[in-house]
Amino acid sequence: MPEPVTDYATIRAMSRGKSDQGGAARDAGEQKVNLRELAEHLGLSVATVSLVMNRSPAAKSIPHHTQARVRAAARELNYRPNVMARMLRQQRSFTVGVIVPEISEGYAAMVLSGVEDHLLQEGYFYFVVSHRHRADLIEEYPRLLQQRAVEGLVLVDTPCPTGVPVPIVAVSGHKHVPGVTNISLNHSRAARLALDHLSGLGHRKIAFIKGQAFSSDTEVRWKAVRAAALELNLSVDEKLTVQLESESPTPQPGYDMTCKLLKAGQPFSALFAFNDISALGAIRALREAGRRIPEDVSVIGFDDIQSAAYQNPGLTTIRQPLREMGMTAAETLVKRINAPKNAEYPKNIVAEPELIVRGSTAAV
Amino acid sequence: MPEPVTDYATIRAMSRGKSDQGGAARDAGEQKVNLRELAEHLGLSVATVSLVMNRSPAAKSIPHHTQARVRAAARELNYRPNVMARMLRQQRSFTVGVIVPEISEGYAAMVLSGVEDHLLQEGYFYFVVSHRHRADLIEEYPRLLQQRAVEGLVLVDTPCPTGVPVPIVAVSGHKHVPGVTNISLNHSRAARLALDHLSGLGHRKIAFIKGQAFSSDTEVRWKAVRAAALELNLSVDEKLTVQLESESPTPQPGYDMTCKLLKAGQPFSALFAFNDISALGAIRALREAGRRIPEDVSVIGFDDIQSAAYQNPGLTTIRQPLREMGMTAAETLVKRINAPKNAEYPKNIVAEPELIVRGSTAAV
DNA sequence: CGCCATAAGTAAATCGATTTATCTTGGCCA
DNA sequence: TGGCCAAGATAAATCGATTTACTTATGGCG
Repeated sequence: MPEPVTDYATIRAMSRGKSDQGGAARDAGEQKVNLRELAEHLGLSVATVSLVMNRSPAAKSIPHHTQARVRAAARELNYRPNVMARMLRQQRSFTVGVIVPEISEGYAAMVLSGVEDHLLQEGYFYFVVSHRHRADLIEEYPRLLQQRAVEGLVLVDTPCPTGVPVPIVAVSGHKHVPGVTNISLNHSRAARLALDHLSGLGHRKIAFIKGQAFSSDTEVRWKAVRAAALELNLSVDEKLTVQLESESPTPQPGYDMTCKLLKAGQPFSALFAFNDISALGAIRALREAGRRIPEDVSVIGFDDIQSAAYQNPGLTTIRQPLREMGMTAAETLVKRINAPKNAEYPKNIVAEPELIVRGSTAAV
Repeated sequence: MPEPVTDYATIRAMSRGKSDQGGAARDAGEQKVNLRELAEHLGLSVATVSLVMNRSPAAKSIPHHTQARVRAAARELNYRPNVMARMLRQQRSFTVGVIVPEISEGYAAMVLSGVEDHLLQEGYFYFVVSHRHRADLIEEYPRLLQQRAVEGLVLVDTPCPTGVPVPIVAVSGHKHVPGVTNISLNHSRAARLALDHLSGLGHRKIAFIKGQAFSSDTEVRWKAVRAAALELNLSVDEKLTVQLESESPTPQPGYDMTCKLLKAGQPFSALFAFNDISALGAIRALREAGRRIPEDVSVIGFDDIQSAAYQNPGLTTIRQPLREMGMTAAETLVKRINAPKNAEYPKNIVAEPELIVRGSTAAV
């Protein structure tokens, strides 16, 4: 890669400021009022007030005019129920945990965005943790979150923990694990879309970049690619196949593997990358080797991350509906949380990919 | 923009799977054991066990051998204190809230990554919410988080709420608000770095893309740019200045404004964009107009988001140490949370930018 | 011997809301 | 007049840990 950041003197400069004085000016005026105080103010018991505030069915015997009085006072005194107390009593936290490999990477961030959308609507909040592929963290975080009383877990491209007593929804999970709902892409269709496209453009010699071994999509997708190639009568050449290795979330691994591919010397007119990030690395490697995109080599990526559309040329890719997958994950999780203990639940939900044709692919 | 995603039939396809049976197979064996049960098991009182487990100074009179017995039993029974109960009693949640404009955008995600790093180390978790520039959400989320008992707030490029009784740290905040620590970039230096670079390459006619009005960095940075230009004896031409308008987190606004710039017909040899995202849009617009980068026009961005390094050519930019800023935000917030109520606190912490030279700038 | 200090530990209040079982009052009917 | 019901509300238990203020032995010391 021509411009690794480390080639520059990247001083991690972070001058701690001159802390120009200080002073606690925060008070906000509105000091907390609790249920007891509100009840006293009203001359009622806490029980009554609580029933009214929660619109409990048991409050039906409380006359409308009293209810109105209670609500007015609550508004006036700015009463906010203490979540911690309510959680403790109800044994519910209205919180779920989300485990991702790395939050600053487009894939996870897109899914999170969908998850958030739905969860907040339903009155849930979520904790995010990123394990950065460290085995100990992958092991520890589910426990840690459980201790934090999360009512469910969303896993994004993360192996399933065992022995977690809350519902789990795994985005791009494939293993059938009891208690887990998998949300996965229709990889057969995805592979078919990509290879149909390349094959339709006349490409026969296609190189492949497989995903890292730790990525849960790698194996399934690779199988789908081979099946699709078979159907389309395309050969999958061992010598045109490389596998990502480093766990860096940058295009670097894609760059490295494409260099390796080029060094091998086997000719190819198209390249199908495991994801957009590695496709970017591949494009760079190809350019450095003097190949033009798409005139000499067509490149197709996977995921359709935001920056795919803004490359030069725009990156042709297989889009995963990540935001929607996140929303579905959240929706499914909330449903499962609120379902009776032994209810049935979906084991697998399939999302459909789309081919997004941009400028990085062209006819042979 | 040549390839807006909406030009394609983007079917939001998301087939809900055939829910292949279900069945609650989760049980995990390890049912919860609480303090009382643990104490009973040990033949001790809950008080004793609690003191031991918390390594409270009051436990100094409890002999080592008893302590060991308690801890062994806790491990054996897999005792986990109930956070909700502990929170309620201690009136502490060990949770902070993070408010960002949009989580799926590189800027916020980088900051979050730093925030997470430090917070988890300190035993805190965090809730994230993204307001997507909706005024009602900007207003509501701080309250919502407060109700969730967060002990502090990190704001990322988000206006400060008033009347929040917890410490706040604002990343790229500039207003002096009581109770708030701002973490901001040294914009003077940033502007100076960029203009020095361009000027050093011989550029005199420089176009500028200002940030959206809602971005908290816009004004400060623009002032810094003009000051630096003055020092360097560069003119800032009104006709070469445009301002981003749309709130889309894509390069689209940058593309649009660059088109406008080109239409105006005023010649320029370099362009300084408000951020990397808009720089990408600008590059595309310039290319479509037949200008080569960097031969005809040098482009410099701001932020150094991940994909900046992987553009073609690589994007020259002013790097903000976003991860570090996130870490500092978390560190400062935790310190403030644990400081005595009326303690002093830093009002402003300054981060230092760096010039990252890549291929998008060249001599005239 | 008497008294205090220390060791070892415990009882009970507390955090704030939820919720079930219970209580009082008045009205109505037989 | 007694009995019963409904309306209107409440007392008290509960969730599970923390923490202060106590209790009871035991040993040491003057």
